[in-house]
Amino acid sequence: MGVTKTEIFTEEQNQLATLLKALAHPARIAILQRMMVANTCICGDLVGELGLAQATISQHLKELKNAGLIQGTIEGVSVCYCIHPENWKKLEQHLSGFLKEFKGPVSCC
Amino acid sequence: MGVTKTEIFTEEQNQLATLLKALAHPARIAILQRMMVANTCICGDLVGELGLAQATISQHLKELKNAGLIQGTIEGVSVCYCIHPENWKKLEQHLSGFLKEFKGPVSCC
DNA sequence: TTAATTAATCGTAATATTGCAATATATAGA
DNA sequence: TCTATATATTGCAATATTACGATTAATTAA
Repeated sequence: MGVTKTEIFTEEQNQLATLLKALAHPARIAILQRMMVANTCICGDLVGELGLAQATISQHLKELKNAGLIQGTIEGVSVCYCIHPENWKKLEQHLSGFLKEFKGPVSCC
Repeated sequence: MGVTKTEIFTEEQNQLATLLKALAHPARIAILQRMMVANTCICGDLVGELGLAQATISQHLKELKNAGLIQGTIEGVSVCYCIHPENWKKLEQHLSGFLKEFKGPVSCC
């Protein structure tokens, strides 16, 4: 199949899974780190700095954008990308909310 | 292709991506939430509570176990699963370290 | 207008993931 | 031992993901 049965899960579970999936690739992590560390917009320097083809990076950027994690602005002939601040904050909250549900080790295992 | 070029990324980026991939499915999120909320071991009640076949759930449990996120103990005829406390803590640190690299909105976008 | 530059999209090949039925394995109890 | 119960594994079909070359679209500069 290869198709996830989203209908049997809550909206929240599906949303979190979608966000995590967008993050779950080393290239996309590398792209996001670069944007965060640079603390400025990244305009095209990604190609050549990561060892991936232009089409591949464009595809990863699209996925990050679809997930709402980054935003892009056309800057002349190139495009500037940076973290989407509000959504990044939401991601942090959503994720930490999920991780914090764990209340410490249990007795039985 | 469908194969990730792990060799061009850092060990850290690959590790984080692997962990996130293990989390990035609504069924696995649901399983983990159940374990966290129950705050006790889950022994087989998962099948039937989620709307997935036994084989499918077993597969998801295996993935979570491979990622080190849960641990299982044989309890007679059934198996008890719970969150792996140390690794869960590591995940929290790893993830929050990553998310905190973002230093707030930039001027250019 | 034309040429150069940059990024997006298309098409495709290779591989991975999801889900399940069927089967195998392992343990407890009769 | 035999049976029932619980979980793991196998094999398979459908779909998704990753990567890239080729092409297209959009903008700037000449």
